[in-house]
Amino acid sequence: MADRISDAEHAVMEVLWDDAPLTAQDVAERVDPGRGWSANTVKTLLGRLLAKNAISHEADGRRYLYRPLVARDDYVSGESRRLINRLFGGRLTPLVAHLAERDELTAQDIAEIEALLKDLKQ
Amino acid sequence: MADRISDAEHAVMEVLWDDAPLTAQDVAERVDPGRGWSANTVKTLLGRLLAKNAISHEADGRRYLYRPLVARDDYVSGESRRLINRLFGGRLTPLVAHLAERDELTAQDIAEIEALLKDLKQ
DNA sequence: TCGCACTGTTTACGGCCGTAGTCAATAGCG
DNA sequence: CGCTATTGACTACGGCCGTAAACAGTGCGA
Repeated sequence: MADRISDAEHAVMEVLWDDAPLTAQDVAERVDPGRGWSANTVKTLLGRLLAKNAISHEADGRRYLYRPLVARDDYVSGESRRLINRLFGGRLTPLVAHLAERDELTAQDIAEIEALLKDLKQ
Repeated sequence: MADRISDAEHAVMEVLWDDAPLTAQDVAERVDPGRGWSANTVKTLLGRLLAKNAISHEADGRRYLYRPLVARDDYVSGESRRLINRLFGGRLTPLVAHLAERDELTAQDIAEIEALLKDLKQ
């Protein structure tokens, strides 16, 4: 079922995860302006997301209201897993180690994650 | 310059990161058998990677020897950054928190990362 | 020396993606 | 009641991707 969501489609999903249901026009207005999309482009993407069963729509007079079917958390988990499996043998530690080695972690990041993990252990 | 490396191309890169330089035949033999690729497919992918400047080749008599131009670490960093930026506001902590919330971290993961972070702080 | 086997190059082709124009229906305005 | 503005559906099109067959050059064995 749930086909893969493309990059452009993901931008539309973010809008609907933030607030739903919305009309196509609402989505077009709220989608990242950096993309510079025409309203038609957004409508096409909504159509493709419908076909992929990533969103649903219900009639509201002459227009439709769109809402997400896949939860953001599920999408995020899927994408994260995919990356971690593909590049780090499925384990999180090597990812953290990699970023650390490349100095991509700030002292604040480290402190935050430590606190988080401590919490996890109770 | 460095164009985006596709998924299938990445499988070829992994072979060359593991050992280089290699002939096209070597690559075809070592690439993940799960893909079930014909030798021709591998040759096409090598050609595309050349066009993208992700690998180089040097003549070796009748054939070429291929070797990576982009370092695995650079590729891995780029992909990781892309995901973290796209889904977690550019910060690693929310990614860890997300996986933790979804019970995707084992006790071992947690211990490993804690040890890693402790080390980082001296 | 001749043909074959091997290697790289070119071409193919359906599918998804990004981007958007065109078409058809229709509801509300004048 | 007829026209226009809105809205969704259909069509388009070039590009990348996955997958691979067809083709062409050439060194080696017979």
